[in-house]
Amino acid sequence: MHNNFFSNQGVGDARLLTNGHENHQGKMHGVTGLGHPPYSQHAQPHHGIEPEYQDFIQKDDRLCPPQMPNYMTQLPHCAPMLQIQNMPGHGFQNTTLGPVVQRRPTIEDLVQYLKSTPQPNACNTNNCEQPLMSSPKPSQTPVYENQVQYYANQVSPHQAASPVSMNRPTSPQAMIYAAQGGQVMYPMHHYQKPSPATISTDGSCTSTSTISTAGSCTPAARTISMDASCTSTSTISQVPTGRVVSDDKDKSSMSELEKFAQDTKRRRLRMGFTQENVGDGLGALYNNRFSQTTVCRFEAGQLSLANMRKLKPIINKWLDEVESNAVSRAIVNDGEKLKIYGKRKRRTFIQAATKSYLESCYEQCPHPTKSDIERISEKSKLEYEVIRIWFCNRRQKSKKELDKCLKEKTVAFGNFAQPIPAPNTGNWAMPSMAVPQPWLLDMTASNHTPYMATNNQNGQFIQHAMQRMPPGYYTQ
DNA sequence: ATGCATGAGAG
DNA sequence: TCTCATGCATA
Repeated sequence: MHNNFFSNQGVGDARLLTNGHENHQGKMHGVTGLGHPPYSQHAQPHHGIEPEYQDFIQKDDRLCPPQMPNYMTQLPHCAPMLQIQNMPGHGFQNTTLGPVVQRRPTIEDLVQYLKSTPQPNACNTNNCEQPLMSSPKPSQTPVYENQVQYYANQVSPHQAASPVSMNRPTSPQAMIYAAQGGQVMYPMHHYQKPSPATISTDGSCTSTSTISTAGSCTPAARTISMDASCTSTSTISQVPTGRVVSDDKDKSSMSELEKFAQDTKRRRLRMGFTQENVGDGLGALYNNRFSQTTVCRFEAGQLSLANMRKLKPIINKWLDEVESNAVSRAIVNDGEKLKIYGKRKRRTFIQAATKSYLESCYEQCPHPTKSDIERISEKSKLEYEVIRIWFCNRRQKSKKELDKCLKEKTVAFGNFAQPIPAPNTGNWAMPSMAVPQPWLLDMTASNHTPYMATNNQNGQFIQHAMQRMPPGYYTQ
């Protein structure tokens, strides 16, 4: 919607982050008008929310004014994300409008950012290395796909090692910073050496390492290299099973995978096979059956990167086989007998109205607590488990959207090492910044005082929220 | 093609 | 408990 989504311009105005969000019904909801005074006590109507849910939302509005980013403020259990310390020269600063309330960026934020900002493709040098800059400066450097991806993997507070995200390479702040175009540099020990298997030696990228030492700057600092063409074409000789960590396996970039996926479809159709046939065929030949769903998602590039990488060699092998062997081609359907039918809960039909309500809840808080789910369950007249699963699936959907977005927007992938989260020390250590994660807090607990926004200076505001954090949440 | 559901693995 | 890979059922 706007290119300054995460830019300095307008930062500090948290409202920018919520305007214009469109739900899946195509209706606008939760739009917070810029004309309203900050932290108004008046509940705003929620357009796009069905009448039966209006009072519920409005009631929550009293606790969490709509001017705040709505998904963290409109429910009392969603405590505000506070900006404790600004990133030097960047990030989010206070304005005269009142305390800055910064929420932790979600996958949706990243998606929106990536959609709103064209990212240049760039490999400035022949050896896939970026020049090291002496100080972090915003520039037109591309988003580092694997950093964003890495962040995406870190989004769940339940997956994080600590409930506090420090301002370090993997923090949301660093991600946004990178997304803004800043060169993100970290101490050497933040990088793992790429394993030999990850080194690409294709013609366009002669470098044997994707991490380079920069001579002109602090020796300890290194920069991430990137190059769209610097992707390995190695394939897996062995069919992987189970989870695949994107390491030592197929290193195809998203664009390569997408190309292969489209190719798969072409090859399949040329032989007159259905997606089901492919799945069955994998079962027949390799005792490794997949459903039509999975084949479909593969062809559409709707699986996770790791998942795509995992399936690529298997499917490739099968295609090669059936293309060259009439006998193999003939036994495709034998794989069908490998189908496993278990007793399965009848699929719940969720009404459109309820869905839009759930969407609004998700927008407010993607990780509802137990009591949240109970509440939502009660309100929506759906089982607890149905709600829980719905949120799980919704999160998965978001991740897929992010993957898709990254696929379109970013450059080289996977050929450089992942940042290691800790320790964050040394010359290039990022300043620490405590970032409460609102959905960790169960503000519906009996001993909590309902969150009330204030117009005071941020000190009071922050303290108010900080008091809610368990000991050890804040470090300096 | 996609929504709800399952189960394995990890924290 | 969550995520992730996966699939039945259905739009």
